[in-house]
Amino acid sequence: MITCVKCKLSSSVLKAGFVRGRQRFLCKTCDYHFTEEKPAGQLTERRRSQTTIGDVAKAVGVASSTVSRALNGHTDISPVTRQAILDVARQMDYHPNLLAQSLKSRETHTLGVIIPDIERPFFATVVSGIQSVASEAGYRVMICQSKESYETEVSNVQALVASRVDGLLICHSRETENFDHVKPAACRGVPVVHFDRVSNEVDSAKVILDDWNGAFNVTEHLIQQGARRIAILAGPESLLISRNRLAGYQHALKRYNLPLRPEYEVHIEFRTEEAVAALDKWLALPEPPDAIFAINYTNAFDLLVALKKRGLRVPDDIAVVGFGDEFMASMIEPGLTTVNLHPYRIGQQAARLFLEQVRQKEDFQPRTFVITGELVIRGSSLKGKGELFSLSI
Amino acid sequence: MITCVKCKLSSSVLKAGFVRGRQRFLCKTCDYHFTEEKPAGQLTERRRSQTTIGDVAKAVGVASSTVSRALNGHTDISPVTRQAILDVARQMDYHPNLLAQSLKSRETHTLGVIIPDIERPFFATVVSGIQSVASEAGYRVMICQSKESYETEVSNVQALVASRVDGLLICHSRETENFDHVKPAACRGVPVVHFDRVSNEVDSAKVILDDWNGAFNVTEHLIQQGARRIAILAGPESLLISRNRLAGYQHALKRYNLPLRPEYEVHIEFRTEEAVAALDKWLALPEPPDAIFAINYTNAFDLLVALKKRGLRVPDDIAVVGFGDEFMASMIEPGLTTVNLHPYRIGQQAARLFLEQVRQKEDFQPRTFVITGELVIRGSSLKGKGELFSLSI
DNA sequence: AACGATTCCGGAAACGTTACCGATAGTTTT
DNA sequence: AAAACTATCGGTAACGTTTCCGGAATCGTT
Repeated sequence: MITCVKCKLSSSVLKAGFVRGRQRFLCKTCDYHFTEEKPAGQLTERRRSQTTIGDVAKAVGVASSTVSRALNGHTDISPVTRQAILDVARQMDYHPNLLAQSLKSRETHTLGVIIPDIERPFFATVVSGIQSVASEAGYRVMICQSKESYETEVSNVQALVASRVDGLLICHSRETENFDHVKPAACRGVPVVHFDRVSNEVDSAKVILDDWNGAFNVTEHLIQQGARRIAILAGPESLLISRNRLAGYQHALKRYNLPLRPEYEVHIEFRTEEAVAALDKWLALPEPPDAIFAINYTNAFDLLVALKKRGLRVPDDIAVVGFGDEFMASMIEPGLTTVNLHPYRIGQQAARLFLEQVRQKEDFQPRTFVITGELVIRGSSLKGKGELFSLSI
Repeated sequence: MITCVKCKLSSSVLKAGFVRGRQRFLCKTCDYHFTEEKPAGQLTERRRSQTTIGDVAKAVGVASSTVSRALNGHTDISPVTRQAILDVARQMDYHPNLLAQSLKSRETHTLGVIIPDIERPFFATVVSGIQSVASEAGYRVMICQSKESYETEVSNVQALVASRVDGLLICHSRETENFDHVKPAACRGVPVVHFDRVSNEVDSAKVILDDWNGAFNVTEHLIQQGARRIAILAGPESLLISRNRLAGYQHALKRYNLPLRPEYEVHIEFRTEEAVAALDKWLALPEPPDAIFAINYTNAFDLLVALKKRGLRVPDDIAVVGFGDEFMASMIEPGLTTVNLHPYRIGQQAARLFLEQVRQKEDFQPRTFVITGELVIRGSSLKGKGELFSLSI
């Protein structure tokens, strides 16, 4: 027999349909609807929850707002109460719920980082640099990989923004040509810092590396080692870094009155076969190069291997220089002369620019930070024998 | 003249002290306290907030619970209302607040990963594997580096647990000997998956690699190439992987009736100088080795460089094999024979074990997954000339 | 008609925290 | 001793969701 939960009468109770699998009733006298008790097969499934600020408050016998004040070092609290709360909190193993705090404060203390590929040493080191600065400042880091896909990059940005990261540090994918997804409107106010592959379409803080100067320096070094016929293994012409490095190379040649030979400039997509093919083309020339500048470190290794197979000596027959990746360059013999791009510093600087932006808020003026690479000379370019080349200007 | 905010009288208003820099008043007739208006120098600082579910509800003219139902594909809603809400939501650029959702649902859809160092190719690839599976399942990944420090590792665990990650994937630091911080009590119910460097103290899911078999295979390969005097450059005896790889090496020798020579077993801390010193010690022996197994890929490269400098040919004079790091091993000439540890698979498997644990909840039985390395034969061990060695058992 | 079923929607209570503001009791000033 | 002040503390409303559950309208069935 069903009784109304209000008037306790059972006489005027009518059935009133089903809702979510349970019988509903209507008491005519009370004009009140209600449903039958829950099946409650298993006993109430205790909420296996953490101790909250309320639990501590109850234990101490104060209001939760007081506990909050005690925990956050607020002023409006007496030393004795504070200490009592702190003791109980520790004893109850209380830990604040960062989610609730973030919901309230609108800050997650989390940084989103988007890179093409974490497996590339350059980016791994950048991430490491970012993390060193970020964790110092109390920020956690969430990492996404675009895998050089524009679509993935966009969805990464959206996911990070949806997670309410406090900032977005991004290096665009190779595919990316549209930058709407990192504009303020799309990011809903989340500060964005670009590094390495940047976009001038967006008015954001940027950290870039000085490709032009790096390429100039490494080319100049080859010239000073006695090289006169310097070839360059450049990347896709669409890539900004490729254009800049080529320009630096060309400028060095001009500076030292060496001719720019079109047959010495080859653009590839960084594939090994392409690098080897370019080398063979060069070797077949009436005047083969006596030095090669590979703007990508992988291709530099490709060249070293191919040269060895063809019985040519490095650097005596042909010197080789690369760009980036310190570790691997130092591990082989002869060591590969490269430009250290300081990826760790790039990461650190990007994170610092973010922190600056957070602290200055609207006053922040986006600025671009240039990291200059450092020429690291190793065996692959040290001709040694070479007559010293004197500046002829 | 101050008037009471309730009775509008100014006669019975008394001053009543200062609070947080503002004058307080007390109306005697109302017995009501109040403070003077806020300085309000700047106009109310509009809360630069996102559109919420409430905003959409207001715009459509329904309750926020209805909007929630529409957005989440709930049943209790009419198609027309749902569509109207969806349209307005899109138009108002509504995005759900994941923080609020997480607070409610107690799920963050975030995975915490702790590794010693992201710059090491092995770990970078593991992370990549983790991410591939995680993002497929809708999880974001938060990465921390312990930098081989126990303290940092502990604080990383605490930070991730405090962020309410749904799971913790960890590879312990080299220093770690106490594992209390990854026990269920310390992690407050967050599922933990170990990979690579695991602890048997904790009853958790694990992914380990079969060091023993890998070492056995690579040693067997050397024997089959005709090597008879095989030295091993092992790591610290305290390290589990070092002991396992040594055991696999020893077993292979025994299996093929080769003597275990103590002078051929050297333990180092993976430093380059140590590797070179070990090599020189071996070369000075009356019977120097004809093959060396370096259990760490870095040391394998050290050996290659040192051998080259000493005018010895690889593999003809001495064969060299390493362990791990596919990329670099394949880049050099001769290529380095190694065991591919499949770090990507390790990461994938760790993430899968986590997902399994989440889905099965209490029913989950922790289990250990063993990833077997794959022998990748390259030039550094292919003696070629060697008479074929026939199994003599 | 009277009862029952179905459908759809609103209100309110969580989730855990912090900020605001009013309310006391006790202390000092006039 | 009234008036003014200080030091503490409690209550409540947010933050943005989701989940209950009751209310009301509509439709079908005896």
